[in-house]
Amino acid sequence: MKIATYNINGINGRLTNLLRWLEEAGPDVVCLQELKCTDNQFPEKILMDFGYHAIWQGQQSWNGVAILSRYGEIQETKRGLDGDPDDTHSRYIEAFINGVVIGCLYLPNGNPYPGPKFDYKIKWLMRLIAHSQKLLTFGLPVALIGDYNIMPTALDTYKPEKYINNALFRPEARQLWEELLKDGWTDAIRQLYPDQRIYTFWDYLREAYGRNAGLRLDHFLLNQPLHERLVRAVVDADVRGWPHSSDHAPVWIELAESR
DNA sequence: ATGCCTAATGCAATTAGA
Repeated sequence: MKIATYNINGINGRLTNLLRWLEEAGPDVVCLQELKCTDNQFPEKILMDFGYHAIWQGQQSWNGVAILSRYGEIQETKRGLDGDPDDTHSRYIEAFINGVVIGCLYLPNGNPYPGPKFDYKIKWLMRLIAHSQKLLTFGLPVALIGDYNIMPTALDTYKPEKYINNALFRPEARQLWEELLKDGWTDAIRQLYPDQRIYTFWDYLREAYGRNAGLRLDHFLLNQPLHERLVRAVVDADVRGWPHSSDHAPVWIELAESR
């Protein structure tokens, strides 16, 4: 089972890239973030023609998350996180697919720090943790996948000193990430590559991709039953070099089928 | 401190991204 995450940065503006990558990579499940489209604008038909069922939570101009699946109709289990009835951002959608609970998330960026956006990020992360603890009690395989907008350690950025006061690298966010790991979640990429510099995002500015001035922001957190099935983890970094690419690259993991 | 780039909105310039 091949599960991917891809911050597409505008699904309609980059549909050609998305379809090309879907054909070349052939993932079974895809978590998408930053759709930047309303529910009506989501390209459901085209994706169906390419063999993918979809569920999505759109929003005008910003945010927006979706899950694509080649396993047929998708059983949605949740949309949005509990804990803030005034939260209007489309950032979380969850489904039960092929025996796995898959949460697709787009964590708030949180810049500038300090400020209300950073406070929103931290609160959102605490709401995610509360929900993740509930998921752990079910005894099912669970993956929390998406753009976390967190660099967990100095290994996850080309220049840590530049990011000291950046919301992506602030201790407040990284400590909450550590709390997730303490609860029993495994960072799939770091599990397989503990010492390597691996990036999933390269800024559009100053030829960041050409200089490999990247950040690791897109993560797979796996609970114990799923962690045992982890076979591979790959960043399709070349996709970031395609014309009109998103500033993120697709990332995917391969899971052994359950016995 | 700002621009460098890109998208959406909407048709100029702003907001947001990370």
